[in-house]
Amino acid sequence: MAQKPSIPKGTRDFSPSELAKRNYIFDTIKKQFELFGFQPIETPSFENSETLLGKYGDEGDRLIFKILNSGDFISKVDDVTYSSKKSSSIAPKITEKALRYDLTVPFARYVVMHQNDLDFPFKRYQIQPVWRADRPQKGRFREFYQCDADIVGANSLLQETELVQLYDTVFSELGLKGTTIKINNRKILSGIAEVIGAKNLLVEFTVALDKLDKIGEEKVKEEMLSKGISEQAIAKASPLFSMKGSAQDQLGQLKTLLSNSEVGLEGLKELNEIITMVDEIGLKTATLQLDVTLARGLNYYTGAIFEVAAPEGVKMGSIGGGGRYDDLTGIFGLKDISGVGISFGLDRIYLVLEELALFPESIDQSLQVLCLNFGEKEGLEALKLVSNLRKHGVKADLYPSAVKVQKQFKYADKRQVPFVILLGDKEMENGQFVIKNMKTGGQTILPLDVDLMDTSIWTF
RNA sequence: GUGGUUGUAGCUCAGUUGGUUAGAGCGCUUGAUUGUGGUUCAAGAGGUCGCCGGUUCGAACCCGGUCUUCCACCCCA
Repeated sequence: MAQKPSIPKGTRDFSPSELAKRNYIFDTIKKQFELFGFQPIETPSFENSETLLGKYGDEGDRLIFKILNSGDFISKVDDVTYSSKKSSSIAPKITEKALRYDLTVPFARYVVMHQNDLDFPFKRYQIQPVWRADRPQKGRFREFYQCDADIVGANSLLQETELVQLYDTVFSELGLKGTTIKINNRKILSGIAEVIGAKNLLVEFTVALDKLDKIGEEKVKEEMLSKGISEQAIAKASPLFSMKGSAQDQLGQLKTLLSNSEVGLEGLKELNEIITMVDEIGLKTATLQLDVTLARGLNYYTGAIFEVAAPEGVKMGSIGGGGRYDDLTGIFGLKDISGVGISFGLDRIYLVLEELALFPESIDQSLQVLCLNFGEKEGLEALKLVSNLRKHGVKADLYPSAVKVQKQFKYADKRQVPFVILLGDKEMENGQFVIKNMKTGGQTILPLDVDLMDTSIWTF
């Protein structure tokens, strides 16, 4: 019995037209990555569980897709564990592999494994799908692409500056004007936690603070209280809730707040340097904005933190994010290697470009010339023409069978082919062919030996 | 993982307190038009009403479950 076909929740098929648009984004990003000196690598779609687990927090672990072992895996679970019926105890015994959750951790693993072959500083880019067992929503899928660029083995803040520039360049190239690159520094957040006496609750503090623009000051304070942060601590941190104005103003305010925190002041200094450098270089269409509430969930960040927001008016989660992580490779045994990187969320960028109608019009043009088929002899002659066009880099095709001309024209129309060539027996006798412009409806007769690359024959 | 929402023709959607044969627009096929598409006209094809079960004389409609969609949380690109 035929079953109704379906695909898993949170996954998608891509049509030729969708893929053309996706590839346009990929190509733009890739081009800039390479212009900025990054080299591509790829890693397997699945890793050993131990490589991934514990790197993204408890919440992250829950969202990792685990792969069931092969063979008779149940029989290898001891009776006590099995009868406990606890997924958390049984899972490690029946799954040893998991699907890639992001590109950063596999990259860290890659750097450690290949440390002797790499030339540091190593700049790599990676464009591959990742998988998360999340509940799908708008702009949230279970399978989606990340486009990452990271630099390892370079401590200079020039890297951060360059990455801001990279964001700006890519979004400008895509015609997406008015993006906001938010920047913060983990050390500032640590400093604040230290100053207010909530050093051991740093993660809780930042996670709550991160929600400020979404749920408001009151709710944030409530959440902090419920997480065990004292009233006095929250009161001390209160200048954060109303921090406004230019980057320099904010930096000034923070300087007062953090005057007793060494880490905090260091974070301020870093932030100031980056902002000054970006200022000096200038951005094309993006705005760099200091946002002290920007935290980001991943706790491996230690320095700068980035997040990119779509232009105002577009309802979409962040379309990119990144930051500096001083000790990511430390987990895998390689100390004192600093990394900094950014990520582009391909699928969300797609949705934003679609919403703002920013894809180039010609992107759907999969075929530039279609040659109609009038029979065996004529078809062969037409194929010669088509071959000649292809040789010159023109996307050309011959309709495969000599069906009714009307049907062939309809096909050309649907494929949005701008030019149609007619080569029937009449034309063959005279050594000519007819070329028709599908947009204007005009057509003209040309000799078969005309120079097809002479652009003047394509304008009528 | 929590709470809600959605599913009817290829697509977008109607469908009366549960009652004969489930509709529209667009699209598709064919013809008007044996060498001219995008316009027009005519005809036609296409649906286990997401799936499983229950209530009922009778279910697209009511109830339960399940899958899917979208949304708010959690978290995140």
